[in-house]
Amino acid sequence: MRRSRAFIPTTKEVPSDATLPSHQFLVRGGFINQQGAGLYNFLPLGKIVLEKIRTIVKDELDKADCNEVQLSFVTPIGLWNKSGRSDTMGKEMLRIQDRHQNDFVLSPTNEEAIVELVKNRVTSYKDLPLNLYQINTKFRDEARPRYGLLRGREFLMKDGYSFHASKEDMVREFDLMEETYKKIFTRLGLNFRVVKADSGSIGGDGSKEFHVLADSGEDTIIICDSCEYGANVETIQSINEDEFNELSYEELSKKTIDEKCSCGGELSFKKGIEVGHIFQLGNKYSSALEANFNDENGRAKPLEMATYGIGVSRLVASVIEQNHDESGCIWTKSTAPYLINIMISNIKNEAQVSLGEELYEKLKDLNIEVILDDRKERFGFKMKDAELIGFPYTVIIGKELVNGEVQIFDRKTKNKTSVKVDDIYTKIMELV
RNA sequence: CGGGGUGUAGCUCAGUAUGGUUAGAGUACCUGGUUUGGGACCAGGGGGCCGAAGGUUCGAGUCCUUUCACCCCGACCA
Repeated sequence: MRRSRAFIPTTKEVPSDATLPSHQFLVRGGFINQQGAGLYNFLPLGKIVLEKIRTIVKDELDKADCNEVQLSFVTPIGLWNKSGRSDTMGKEMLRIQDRHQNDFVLSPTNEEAIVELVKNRVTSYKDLPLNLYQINTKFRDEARPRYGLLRGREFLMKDGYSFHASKEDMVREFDLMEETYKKIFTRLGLNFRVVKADSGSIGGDGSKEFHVLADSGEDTIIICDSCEYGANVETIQSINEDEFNELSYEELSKKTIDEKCSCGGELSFKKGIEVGHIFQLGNKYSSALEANFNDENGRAKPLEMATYGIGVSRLVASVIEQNHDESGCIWTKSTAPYLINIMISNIKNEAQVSLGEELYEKLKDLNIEVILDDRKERFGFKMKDAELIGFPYTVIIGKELVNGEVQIFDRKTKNKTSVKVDDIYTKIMELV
């Protein structure tokens, strides 16, 4: 992409209604803009990041034999009456009427719909196990949407559902999904923890949350410094939750818990953003909606189920909450909208232009995600812009070209490395 | 859903206590020129039903009523 042809409306001014770094930088960098309370448009850069995350999620799920589907976003109210959630979820479900005054709901989640889908289609133990998922828009009419993409009303979420002939097999799949989620968040380049969550009436290890560690996280979690143990403070009855909610991130990090972890390590508190949740459902919905299968003896049993969620649009903001500085976004390699930004320092300098164009064409041919900053702007303006947006690397073609050199600017470290013009390609190939 | 606050240029905001020329600034944008390694400078220019509706008045951004929207704190939640 040529920057001169791109729609990337960046601004120097901070939008008045944005309080978190991710919200401010995503708006200032031209990734998103607000359409209404909890409603966001994704502009070209935001859309690219969203799609990159979606692709990684899909790739890992498909490798684990999950089947992608797409359920209708608008659902008849009858679906929700059967499970009782039209009452229990209350006003969080946005209800609409069609021209015949029939009531509908914009899907906040899809347990009912997915059970209706497999009911009477999955009828034998031979059809099991089965794991279906979708990456689709959800709508939850939050009492108070806030924090930009972290708590919108309309958001992109991956929701998955697995069906099994036995609890043992459901637990096996649950564990597989935990491993799959770890692969996903690792590929995204995130520092995260898996924690025990409040599993409500199910109990046991029936519910686990995946938290991206970040100052602005809404949840307080306890983690061990030497093993993988983690828990949401909501699950620990001896902890005074209110006390920890008032502490800053730094104060919280220093505070350790009196008891040691069972592995002997130190336990400490961190703030986390919940980006994933896996939950053993059992037969709650399959019983309510009478979704049965026949076992080896020909007896009808309700399907054993588990459900799995990943907040895809929330992840866009989470990457920035965890990776930013005073200048703007610092995307991880796998989430960056473009990996290489080629900056022509002075567009009136023919030598700079021709080298920039040549490099741009060559990298495009190699399928490297590259953008060429060919705008008629000054050096400082383009640098600030590149830092705000957060391209991992910017190749600066500028005043050192007369000495046969260009610089490679590393967004994360802000270091500039001089490279001989002849060595640019090999150097870039080392980076990507 | 309780409490608080804000709606004026694309954006950030003055102006409203005490009604009175043609509604302002910065920034962004357009034109010309000078610049070209950290959001540069000079000159000129365009851009507004002052959130909406009703009312009071000779006259309303400003006063009254109604309404809508958005933000913050709390409760709730991926």
